[in-house]
Amino acid sequence: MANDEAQTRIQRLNRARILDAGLETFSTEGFSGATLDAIARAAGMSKPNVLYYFPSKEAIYDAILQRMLETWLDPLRALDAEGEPVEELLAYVKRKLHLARDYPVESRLFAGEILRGAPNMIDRLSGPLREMVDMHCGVIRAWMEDGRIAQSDPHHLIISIWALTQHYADFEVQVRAVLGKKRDPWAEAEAHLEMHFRRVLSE
Amino acid sequence: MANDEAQTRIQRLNRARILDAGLETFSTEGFSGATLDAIARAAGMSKPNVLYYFPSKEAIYDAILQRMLETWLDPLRALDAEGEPVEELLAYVKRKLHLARDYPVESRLFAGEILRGAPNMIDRLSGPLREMVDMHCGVIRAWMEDGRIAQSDPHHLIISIWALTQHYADFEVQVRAVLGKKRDPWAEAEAHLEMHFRRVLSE
DNA sequence: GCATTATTTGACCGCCTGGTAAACTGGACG
DNA sequence: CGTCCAGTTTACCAGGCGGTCAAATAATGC
Repeated sequence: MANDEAQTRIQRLNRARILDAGLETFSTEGFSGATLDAIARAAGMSKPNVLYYFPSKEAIYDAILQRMLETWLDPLRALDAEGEPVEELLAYVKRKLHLARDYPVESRLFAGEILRGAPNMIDRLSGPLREMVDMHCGVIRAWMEDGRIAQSDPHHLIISIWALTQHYADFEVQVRAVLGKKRDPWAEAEAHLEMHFRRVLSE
Repeated sequence: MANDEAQTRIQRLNRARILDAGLETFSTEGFSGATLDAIARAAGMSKPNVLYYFPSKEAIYDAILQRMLETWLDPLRALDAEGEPVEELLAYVKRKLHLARDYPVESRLFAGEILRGAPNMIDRLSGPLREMVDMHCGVIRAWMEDGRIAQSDPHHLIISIWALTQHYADFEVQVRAVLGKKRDPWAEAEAHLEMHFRRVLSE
C-alpha cells in the first residue's frame, strides 16, 4: 500500500475539486442543507466517487475548514511592530477588507460555522487564532503605551476591525438593500473604514 | 367558518408556542437542519398538531421572521432629531447592543437568514428596513451639515453600528475564544463601543 | 344531555438522505 | 495476451424527512 503522504496527480486534483465544490455548496446551503449529491454534481463526479476520496460528509466539511483557516487567514499574520502604527493598522484593515471582498464564500462559510457555535472549529479558535490575536495585541499595546495611537482595549480594537470588514461580506445582501442598487458597497466601505479608523486611532 | 381574525385562546397560545420553539430550533440548526419533529418536541406537541396550525415548515419560518422584524427592531425606530446628536447616537448604539445581548437567538436567526441571501426576507430589507435606515440617515445628515457631529457617510455610519453590535451576538463564540474565559464580553463591549463611537463622531 | 365543531394523535406514505457493495473501466506492467 | 489496481459507477439500503389521513378526543353551544 502507498503510505500516507503519497498522492497521485489525479488524487490531488479530485480532492481539490471536491473541496472547491463543497466550499461553494456548504457556504450557500449550510451544513445540513448541503447534500452529497449537490457537492458531487458541483464537482462533476458521482456521489460514491466523492465518498471514495472522503469517508463522510463531515470529513469534507472539516477538510474545507482546515484548508480555509490555513490559507485564508495568512495575509493577516503580519503586523509590523517597526512600521508607522496608524498606517500599519489601516493597511491591516484594508487587507482584511479585501480578503472579505475577494473571498466572500470563505467568509460566509466561516460566519456560518461560528453562528452554529463553531462545533467543528472551536479548538482552532481558542488555539491558533487566539495566539495570533494575542500577538497582534502585544504590538498594539506597545504602540499605545508609547503614545503613538489612542488608548483603547487592543482585543476589542481587533474585534471591531473583524466585525466591520466581515460585515460587508457576510451581510452583503442587507448592505446592498440598505444602500440601494446604484452604489458600490466595497469602494465606499474602503473609504469609510479608512476615515473611521483614522479617527478611532488618532490621539 | 370563522373569519380570518377570529382566534380562540388556545389557538393564540399554541401558535405562539410553535413560533417560540421554532425560533430556538431554527436559530441553532438553520432552516434545513431544523426538523418538524424537533420543533414539535420543543413546543410540547405532536408533529401533525404543529401542521394543524401552520401549513408547512416554511410557513412557520416565515411567521417567525415576520414576528421578529415587527417586535425586535422596534426599539431602533426612535432617533430624536431634537436631542443632543452625540448622546442620541450613543444611546442608539447602546440600545442596539442591548438588543443583541438580550435577544441573541433572534439576532442569530436574522444573521443566518441574511447569510443565506435572505431568500425569505429580501423584500422586507429593501422595503421597511431601508425606509427606517433612510429616515435615520436624514436626521444624521442634518446633524452633520450643522457641524454638530463629524462628517461621514450616514449609511455607512449606521452600517458600522449594526456591524459592531451584531458581531458580539452572532460571533459570541469567537469573541469569547479570543478574549479568554475570564472576561465579560458584553460589559467590555459597552464601554469600548461608547469610546469608539465618541471618537468617530467627535469633530 | 346531545350535536357540532375544534383539537389532537397514531399510523402511514413517498421521497430524499448519507452511505455501502459489488461490479466495471482503462491503463501499466509482465 | 492476462493481471492488477486505482478510479469510477450502477444499484441499492436503512433511516429520517415533510406532509397526509382518518379516527379519536376534548370544547363548545344548545
